[in-house]
Amino acid sequence: MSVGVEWAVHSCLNLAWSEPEEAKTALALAAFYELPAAYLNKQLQALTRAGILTSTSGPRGGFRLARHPGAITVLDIVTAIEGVDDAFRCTSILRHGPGGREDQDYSRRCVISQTIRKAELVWRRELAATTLDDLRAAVERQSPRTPQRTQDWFARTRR
Amino acid sequence: MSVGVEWAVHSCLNLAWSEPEEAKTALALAAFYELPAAYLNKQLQALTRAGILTSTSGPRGGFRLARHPGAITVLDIVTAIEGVDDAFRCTSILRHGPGGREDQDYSRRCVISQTIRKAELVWRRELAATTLDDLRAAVERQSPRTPQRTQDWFARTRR
DNA sequence: GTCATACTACTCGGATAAGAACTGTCCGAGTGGGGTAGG
DNA sequence: CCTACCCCACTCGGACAGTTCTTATCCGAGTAGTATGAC
Repeated sequence: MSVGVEWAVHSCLNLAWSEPEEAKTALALAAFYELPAAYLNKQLQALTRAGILTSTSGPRGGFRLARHPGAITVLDIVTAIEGVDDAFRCTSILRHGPGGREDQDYSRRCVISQTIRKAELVWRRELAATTLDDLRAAVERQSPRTPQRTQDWFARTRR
Repeated sequence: MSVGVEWAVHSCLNLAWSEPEEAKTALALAAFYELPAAYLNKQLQALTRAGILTSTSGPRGGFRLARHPGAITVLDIVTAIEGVDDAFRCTSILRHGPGGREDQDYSRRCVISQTIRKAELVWRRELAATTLDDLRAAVERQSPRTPQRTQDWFARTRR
């Protein structure tokens, strides 16, 4: 899995702690964790294409959450960066085995494919069960001062 | 995930259907699904290093299951090919954020890391719940003639 | 006929390349705001 | 003083390299079986 996933979730969380109408630039979001700005920008673009963020160009532009933090799951972010394809690719090798038929869809029928795809399903379900709001609440339980500190940092940095 | 995982599980299943003391060569296992033999050999080497298979060189050599099919899980095979590392790498970017401490282990403390690693845990647990014996039983329920057909094919091919 | 020996074919194992994906960088298109000049 | 226009700095977006991982291939080390010859 790309490191971009980690960056993306952290950045989305930072966006969740700011005023919804105030956009944050890729440069500011990258500086927060000392990340390469141009590359983080690439990840934010992917999030924008996926409809998780909205972007505006020009002065006072940047990225904002496209919807309420409670409506954005960790799975949304992961699939935005990694793509929607399963990690396991069933190439239907049973087709080329003895007694295999070319016209059969072995990715559905193959027991091995079923097993691994079921595992990916529970993985997906687990990630879909956590929203940005859940993450925010969990962080605030652990470090209550994080929201304020984050807002202060961005306020200081913008000038 | 590598395609090698798919090849490895299918090949292990074929080994489970043969006499335990009879070794199968990488060439034969590859020919069964028309796979590139040298590359499949590489995957079988990984399974051998992981202690899932045993290998013997020379004439009448090849690969055999190192233990009973009921004692080999799908997770064993996946980690043998893919490595034991998690797919998600927490690089502890919180360390470089404001208020971050260099000496803290954020991969344990970070809520985001916890969430994604928990998802990987259930994925792992799911794969660990299925053994080669389970797969064999499931296939035989679906296509009862598969074991016989597989054995016949290898018997015909060896000469 | 039996045994020891050398040879040969076979198989794994790791070293070696080609290709793809991830990681990282750079510059151009478009935008909004502010400055400036005219009324 | 107010307004309209123009210029400029700012930001995203996609095009462009460097590096690592996946995919694929090849040849050498070691082994077991077999043929051969001596006893």
